[in-house]
Amino acid sequence: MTNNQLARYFTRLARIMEFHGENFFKIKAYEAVADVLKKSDLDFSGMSGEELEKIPGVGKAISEKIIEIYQTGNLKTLEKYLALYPPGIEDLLSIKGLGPKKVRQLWEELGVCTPGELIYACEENRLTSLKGFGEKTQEDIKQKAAFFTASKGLYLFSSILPVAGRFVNLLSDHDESVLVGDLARRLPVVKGIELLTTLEMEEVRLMGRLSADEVPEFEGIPVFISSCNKANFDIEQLKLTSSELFYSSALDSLNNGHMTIKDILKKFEPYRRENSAHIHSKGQIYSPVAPEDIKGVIHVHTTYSDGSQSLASMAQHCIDQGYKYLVVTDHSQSAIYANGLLPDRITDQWAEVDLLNTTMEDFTIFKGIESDILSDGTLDYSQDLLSGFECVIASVHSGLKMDSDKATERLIKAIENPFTRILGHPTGRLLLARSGYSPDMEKVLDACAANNVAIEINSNPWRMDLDWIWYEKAFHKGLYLSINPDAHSLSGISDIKWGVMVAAKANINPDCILNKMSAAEFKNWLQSK
DNA sequence: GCCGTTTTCGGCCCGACTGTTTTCAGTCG
Repeated sequence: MTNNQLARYFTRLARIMEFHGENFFKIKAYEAVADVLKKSDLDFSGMSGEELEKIPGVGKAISEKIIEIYQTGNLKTLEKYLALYPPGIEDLLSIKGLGPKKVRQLWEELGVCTPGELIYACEENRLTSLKGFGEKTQEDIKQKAAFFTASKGLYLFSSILPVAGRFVNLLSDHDESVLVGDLARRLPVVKGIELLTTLEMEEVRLMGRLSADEVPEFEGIPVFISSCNKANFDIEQLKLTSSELFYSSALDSLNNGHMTIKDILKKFEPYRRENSAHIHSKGQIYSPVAPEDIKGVIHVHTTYSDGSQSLASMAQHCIDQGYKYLVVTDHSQSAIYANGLLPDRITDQWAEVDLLNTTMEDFTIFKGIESDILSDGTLDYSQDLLSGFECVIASVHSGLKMDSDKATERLIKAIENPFTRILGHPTGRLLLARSGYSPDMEKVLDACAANNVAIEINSNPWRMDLDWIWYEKAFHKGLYLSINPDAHSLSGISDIKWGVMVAAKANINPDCILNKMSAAEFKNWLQSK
């Protein structure tokens, strides 16, 4: 069980207890501990109650619950609360924009128990009859409920890839089995494990230890199996791992005799089977950026704001991992929920950075900040204070309900701020949770190019913001792309690998990856503006 | 439910935003 999975019990417990109307601070305690568990790098399995109680936010009651979860895979308190309400209530509560009060109203006054019923009730215009609900609220809820329904049964790429690896290992003696579909293409959200095989369905079931459901499962993840004979294996593989565009271009090339199918499969890895242009053009095909190319860790949070680790231990971990520099970017003052830095605490952090920099050999910490982009596009500190940072990442965190024009204007204003060096997670999306907003990316990238601002490839699996499709455009506009972990813990730093994997989808020169630079080169770049 | 202590109780983050109101409730980050 991962710490995230462990934390989820407490998040769910907090949510259903809030709906039940339990004591506010009890709920806060569960929410707080979920946050601690998620960000922790410790392995809690097998810890004694005494050891667990040393963790901040964990007392006697919660330590017992953690042990219960590990021992039984269950949490009785959670089951008790869930049993009081229709099963769909939990789904309703996890729809963004719907809190406990509204869900209770919908349930008690309209009898709505599931997201599907909710969408229907919106279409019937029934929400507007409730006190406190208007047309805008109804439309907003309808959209978010639809997003929730569409996301249900989908998984993050990062959570499925390790499972798929274990599954394929079980079939490893049979090289006529291969992963296909969205997972093979490294799309950030996938429907499960997709397999192409020359084996019989029953053989796969047996060897892969699959459940006997209609859609079989491996470790709880749905497995979609396509079978074919050996003669068709290559062409089927190409078809099931390519975008429509790539596949039709590949067929053209095959028909023209320009390439054989073996050539195509060899030359284009599944994650590169996206753009038709590459097959046709005589232009350069770049080798993908590799994990070991990344020299610096940019965009990291510490205990100064909402990270779980001190600046010193984050730096030490980067050193241990072979990185050469770190750009610490805690939250800015508006992010009160995340303990954002007030001016006096910035001074404290700078002093610590200076001190640490004198003690570490061949490693540099740069003074950065993740400054909120406020609704009007200004950054979160005075220009005077901003000028003291070596690297300002500007990101949006709130006010994401904006039309495209306003969002574009807001981002461009932030990009034009003379102290902005990197634009962080531009859409603000959280995969499977909220869609974020839709600025005109073409214009945003142009503004970055005009202002010597790099663009972030946010590698947090929940964000993966921007979509890979924009990397190539950014590259051709001459931008630097920065593969950033947005880490809040030691293990969060390893999220860089997801960014690297997705960046490889685009045909870009790895030299445009900002943190491929050495510390000295990076420092020069910072000072180039 | 946790934590710190003026140590076994009392306090616990709060401002912005939105859409609904006509002064505020709900939700979010």
